[in-house]
Amino acid sequence: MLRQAAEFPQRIRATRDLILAGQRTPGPLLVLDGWLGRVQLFSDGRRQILSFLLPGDVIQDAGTFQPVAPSTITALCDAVLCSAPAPEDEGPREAYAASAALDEIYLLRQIARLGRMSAYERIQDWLSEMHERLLLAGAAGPESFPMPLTQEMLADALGLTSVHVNRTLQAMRRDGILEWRGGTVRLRQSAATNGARARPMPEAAISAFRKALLAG
Amino acid sequence: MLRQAAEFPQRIRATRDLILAGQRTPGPLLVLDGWLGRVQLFSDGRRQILSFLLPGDVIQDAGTFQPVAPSTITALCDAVLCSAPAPEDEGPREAYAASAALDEIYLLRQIARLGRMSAYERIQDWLSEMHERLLLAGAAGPESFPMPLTQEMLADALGLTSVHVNRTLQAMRRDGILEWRGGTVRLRQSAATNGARARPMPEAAISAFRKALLAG
DNA sequence: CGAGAACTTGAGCAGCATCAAAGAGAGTGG
DNA sequence: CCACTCTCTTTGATGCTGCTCAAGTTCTCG
Repeated sequence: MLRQAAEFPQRIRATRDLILAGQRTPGPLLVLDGWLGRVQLFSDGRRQILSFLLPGDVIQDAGTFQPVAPSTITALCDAVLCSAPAPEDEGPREAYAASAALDEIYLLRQIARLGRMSAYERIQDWLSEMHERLLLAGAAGPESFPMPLTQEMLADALGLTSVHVNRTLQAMRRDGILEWRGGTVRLRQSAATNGARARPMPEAAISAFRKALLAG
Repeated sequence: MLRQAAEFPQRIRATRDLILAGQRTPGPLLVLDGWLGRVQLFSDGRRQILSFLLPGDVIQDAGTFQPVAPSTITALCDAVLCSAPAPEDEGPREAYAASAALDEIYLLRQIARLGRMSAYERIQDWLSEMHERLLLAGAAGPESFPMPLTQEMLADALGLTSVHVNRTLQAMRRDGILEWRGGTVRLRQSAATNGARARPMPEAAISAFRKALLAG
């Protein structure tokens, strides 16, 4: 089914909105390539990226009930999507539930990150998460992964300014735990580094689904 | 069905954990009284309250799929729960989906709050949200609402220190927009105050469900 | 080669944290 | 009814983290 759906890819250019908050939601979509973000705009210009949608992620909006989209979804770089099979069918239903469960975990992690981590920790933790997720989707190597975002987007996701993100990245490079050149990131886990988190991750149970979904 | 389930209330005392992250989830629960919080603890003692569970809220964990709880749930004050009807039944299914949709909206709002609002704005916005939610649940008056939390809990939810929460609350009192005495809050919406947010709220479509759920 | 976007750098400041200690309630037991 | 204790709130002094403003510098791409 997935292979069939992928026959009709839909392209979207960077900075374009895919879905506007408050609009009726379209059917479920699958991200084939590129990164999108759920975004909240403030009337004074502030912007918060709420979560990321990476290749392999499904856009479904909460249990397929959602009458309207709870947030705007923007393409953070050029991206390719296709429509995903209807959740009514028996097979995919479990997959959708698993995907929703994962999404929730990432939202909770984002809250803990913004609420209780320093800038340095936020960037580290966020890069780790992106790497994990891309690995699950088969879109990253074990040592490095693609990073199509600008430092300003990173700032909008992590509740910082781009200036401070820049300085913090430099500190990480100086500490020898980060390389970021030409859209590719290599992050070393400085062992002592991440003692702060005690993360609940039912990933083992769930990753199987993601892989199946992506096999197509 | 709800009335029947409520025949067997389960009490839990403040500071006790109801569910531990990583544990198997029990069946869905309904909060009858008291406030609970989904909590993330850091190994160095930092704590982040990820979200709140108020009277009328359902604890179901993401589309009823979740194999294990994604976060610890703690009673923030003495609380009363009962088990909720199984989501397999045809009637409640839609109600569960609506509840999950609402939960997601509150998580997204919490992210925007932590990422891009000042301490003053966070407290204002959070108090507004609690008032709205309690109104939906019929657990608040139009002008004021009960607030059983300490300033330190508020700090843990909003990514601040209790000292700074205290000072900010005093500023709000000085500005005449807040009264908080004896566990009751009265918040004046200083019109100019909330221009910053452009919130997506499919509440109209959803509140009906909450009311129905609570009628019992 | 020019122009825009992205990244860097510096100086100065503000918001919020930290540390420490002093009130103010609220419940308990004598 | 009054210590007593515990938790919660309040206050002060001080300093770090991250923001603001402003100006380069490098990169990308047509």
